[in-house]
Amino acid sequence: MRNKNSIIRLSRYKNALRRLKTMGFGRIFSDNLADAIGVNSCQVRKDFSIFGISGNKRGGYQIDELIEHLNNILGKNIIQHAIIVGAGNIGAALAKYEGFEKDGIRIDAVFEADPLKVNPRADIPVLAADDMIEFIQKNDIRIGIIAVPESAAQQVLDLMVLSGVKGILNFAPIRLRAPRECVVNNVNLVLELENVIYFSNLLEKALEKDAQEA
Amino acid sequence: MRNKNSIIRLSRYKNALRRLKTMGFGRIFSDNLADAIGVNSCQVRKDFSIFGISGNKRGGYQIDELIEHLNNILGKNIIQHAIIVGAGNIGAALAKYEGFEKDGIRIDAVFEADPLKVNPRADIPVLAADDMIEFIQKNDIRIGIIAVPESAAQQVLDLMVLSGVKGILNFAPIRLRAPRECVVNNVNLVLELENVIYFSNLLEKALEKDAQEA
DNA sequence: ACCTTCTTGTGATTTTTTTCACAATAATTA
DNA sequence: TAATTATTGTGAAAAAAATCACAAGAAGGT
Ligand SMILES: NC(=O)c1ccc[n+]([C@@H]2O[C@H](COP(=O)([O-])OP(=O)(O)OC[C@H]3O[C@@H](n4cnc5c(N)ncnc54)[C@H](O)[C@@H]3O)[C@@H](O)[C@H]2O)c1
Ligand SMILES: NC(=O)c1ccc[n+]([C@@H]2O[C@H](COP(=O)([O-])OP(=O)(O)OC[C@H]3O[C@@H](n4cnc5c(N)ncnc54)[C@H](O)[C@@H]3O)[C@@H](O)[C@H]2O)c1
Repeated sequence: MRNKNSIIRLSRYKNALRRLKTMGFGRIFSDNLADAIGVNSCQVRKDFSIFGISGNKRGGYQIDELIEHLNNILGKNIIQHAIIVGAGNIGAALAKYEGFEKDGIRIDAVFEADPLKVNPRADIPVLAADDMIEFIQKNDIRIGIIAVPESAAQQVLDLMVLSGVKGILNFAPIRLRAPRECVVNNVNLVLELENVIYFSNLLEKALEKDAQEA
Repeated sequence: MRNKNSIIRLSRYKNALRRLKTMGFGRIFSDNLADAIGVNSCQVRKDFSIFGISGNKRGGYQIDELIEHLNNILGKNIIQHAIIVGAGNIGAALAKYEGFEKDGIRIDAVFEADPLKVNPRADIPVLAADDMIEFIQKNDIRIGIIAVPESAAQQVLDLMVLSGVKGILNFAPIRLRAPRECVVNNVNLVLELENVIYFSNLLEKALEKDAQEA
């Protein structure tokens, strides 16, 4: 698919714009915005161009309009409902995170296999894993977050898909198989750290070499 | 930089290989490995080619050799030491995660500004934020994980860099400025979810259209 | 020993993404 | 009102990434 990377940048722009807005800006130019998320200004303009967002020549972009427009594109003009499966370390941390709600994503419930962890009275209710299918169907949930051990992840995905979930964010460090009609995005924190390790080593070597040559 | 994406795939290969090994495989072909991480087989061979990894024509790759080789490239032949800053929801979840240790990454300590959360006796000690600089320097820590609120993140980064940290994984949803000699990798979970939302909406629309046309 | 089959390794090609570069035009100044 | 300046919007160019395609070589069969 074309322009896959643009989408993630649109979210970044939106983020930065909100911050810029609270800082008192009302309008913004492509180069400020570029700077805020660490790309160059024609990237910003190109991204906007692709999605039909336009500004004013010499006047930049109206922040409010821009955020509105971005939310529309990203499907965030309405609140998105999601569930988490697995009330362990990461699942519980995500459930407590207020950043999702701020961004129009509501976590409606957490599902957990261990009866000791079930707690329907919690702020975000922790329900029995067996009730997941029904809950998804009744509440028309489209988005699921997988925070169970590797060994249970595929099974959870299958149940989610069966119940009608269309998009999944998976924290288990394993590739899950999903049918074509369900999007899966993987977050693998070990991988992210390994990446940091590799590039910091590489950089260090490069800088040492530079120093020798100078 | 060239071949940036290859690196993250190398980590994925390593992951998959470990799994394949526990499943009893001793050798592996490029297409199995490709399948395991969801790319196509020439991508695997190309990645290996770039980093000088070679196998046997018609014999595939020896898994043990391959893992060893990948660890060398990724700088994972020795244990990597890291710290976490911020013992909140996400920081605490990361500290408890055993996946890092399994992958040769040791979390030596967590640093926290709130005295009530400090606990030097914990499995992974939670120390006072003020002791961070000294700890990093004494223990020659190169890798840091930022799990503090947005408002404190830049300051924490600056202190880390000052103390000698060369690579940072940042969970705060904000772009941090770092000097050239320090690598920063951002994990933004809201962004990841928004991406899922966007693409699942897109896919649904596309499928509806297909259905109408058919 | 020779043929067949399978799989690697990589140059060539294609596709995707990013960056350049500049015409178009709106705001500002003189 | 005309000249100047700043900024957008986008085709063209460059760079990066993924895929193709096939020669070369090993393993196994006959
Ligand atoms: N904790 C982290 O920081 C971290 C980091 C990266 C990746 N991960 C990954 O996230 C996943 C969860 O990690 P964790 O540390 O939270 O583990 P955890 O063991 O603390 O939590 C997993 C939870 O899932 C529950 N569970 C198991 N099977 C279930 C099922 N079928 N339905 C519902 N609930 C079920 C368990 O009872 C448990 O409460 C793992 O795959 C792990 O590799 C975790
Ligand atoms: N919890 C999540 O699931 C989640 C998800 C995505 C992103 N994040 C991001 O991760 C960061 C932490 O989130 P959280 O939910 O864990 O928040 P939290 O408030 O639970 O934890 C933050 C911790 O950092 C500590 N702290 C503050 N300033 C500090 C400093 N200068 N030095 C050391 N410690 C300091 C606080 O005392 C607190 O314990 C935030 O930036 C958040 O946006 C969290």
